[in-house]
Amino acid sequence: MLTVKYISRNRDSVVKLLSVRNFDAAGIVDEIISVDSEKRDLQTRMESLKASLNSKSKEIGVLFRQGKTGEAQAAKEQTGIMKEEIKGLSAKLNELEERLAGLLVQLPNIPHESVPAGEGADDNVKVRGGGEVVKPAGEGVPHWDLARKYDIIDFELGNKITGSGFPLYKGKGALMQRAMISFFLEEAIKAGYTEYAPPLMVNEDSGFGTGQLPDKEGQMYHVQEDNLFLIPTAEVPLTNIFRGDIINSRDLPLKITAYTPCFRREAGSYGKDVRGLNRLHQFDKVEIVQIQHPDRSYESLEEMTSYIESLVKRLGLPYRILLLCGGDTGFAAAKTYDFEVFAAAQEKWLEVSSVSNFGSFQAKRLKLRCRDEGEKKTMIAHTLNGSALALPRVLAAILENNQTPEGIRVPEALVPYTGFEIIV
RNA sequence: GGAGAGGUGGCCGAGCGGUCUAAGGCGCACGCCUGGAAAGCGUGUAUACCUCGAAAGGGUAUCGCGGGUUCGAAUCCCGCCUUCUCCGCCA
Repeated sequence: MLTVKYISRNRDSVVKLLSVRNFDAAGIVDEIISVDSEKRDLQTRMESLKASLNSKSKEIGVLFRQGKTGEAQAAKEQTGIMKEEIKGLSAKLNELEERLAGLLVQLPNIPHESVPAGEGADDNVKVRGGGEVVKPAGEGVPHWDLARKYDIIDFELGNKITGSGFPLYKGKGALMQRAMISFFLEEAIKAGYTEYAPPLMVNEDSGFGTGQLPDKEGQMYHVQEDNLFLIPTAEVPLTNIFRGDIINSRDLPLKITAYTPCFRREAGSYGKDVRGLNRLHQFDKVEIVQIQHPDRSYESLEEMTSYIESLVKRLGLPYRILLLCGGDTGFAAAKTYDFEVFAAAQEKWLEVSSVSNFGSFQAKRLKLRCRDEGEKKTMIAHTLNGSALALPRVLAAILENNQTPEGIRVPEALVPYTGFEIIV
């Protein structure tokens, strides 16, 4: 969420920068500015009225204590009119505040100046890549067939138990999951992240804090009876740990990580894209989160990107890093890099990580602030997060790229965690 | 799920209709004292918003959250959340 102050002071540049997203903000921005000025005008009037009511009340108290009940009664009469007027102003003020809040949540984050304009995936910019994109030995079997052949994932049974998009991992398939989780967590800890095991359901406040609510509740499973949401990513509980906090700048950045299952309703999924592990309703992911000083968040974004790159490299997967264009950058993000690995049999790039700097957008909603040593004023902190990594597509790429006539070769980095080198 | 007791500043803790502008203590910061430190003494120590301003200042709100009563609410009433104790259920 952008602050009204920022919008008012930078009206033209806000509109211009949001156009990088193909978002026409002019109407909303102007309405925000006018509603805000009306609101402040009203607030000033109401507060001065309240001030005189408060002092009048104090006088009445003094009169009563002095036993001058007559005078006190007379003074009480005067307060009636003031109270009515305050009531009216306050109702109007509430209405304006709600309108303002409703307008503010409609504005997406302002993209960083380095974000290219563009409408969709085609306009994303490749930053760099690595690894050899080669056709695997043999016929290049897609991972869903390999999963069946080696009996490590059962999609039909998952379907039977729950529904499509809920695979059942079995034997070495389940172990591969566990190995990846351990590997990713251990690496994150080595990189200075503190591990958490957060709740998998969150309340409305948390959903609002990170930007899933309002409007995007469609992507989350909702437990109606308790009004809780299954997390679509660990980003939600992890970032909300710090909701409402004021952090001493010397303690920044806060670096935290967690493994969690993630649940996504993914309303608009169809076709080949959802075959096998490509897109699921439930999947496992290790997430990294940073809370950073506003002056240093873009350094953190690069640092996180390099860290994620190191993971992909160690898995030996061909990868590319994309800088998302304005149109493809998520609502709450200011700048996002996507990581894709190449799945040799499908001959497709699969997104395995997305790392974003949200700037002050989430922190504003979270009331997450920091304060420099010796300063009185607080600043809105910056939040960042990234997948490190999402498991299913990594597994898909490993299966497809590492297939050999003898079996599936396990990446060396994972062997200490799996205890086997090949899936036969 | 049932019964009872609580939720007050960074922390502990008093207050239970009007000098609450929230006592007192701890912690923290600065100053005095000291060769240096401790102790002692003094001063200060929340957040958001509004207004005017270079700053200082002034105003409003916040005692778990949301409503209500009242000229006036930390204090009274209603709803919710949450913590603890006991009971029930349970991996």
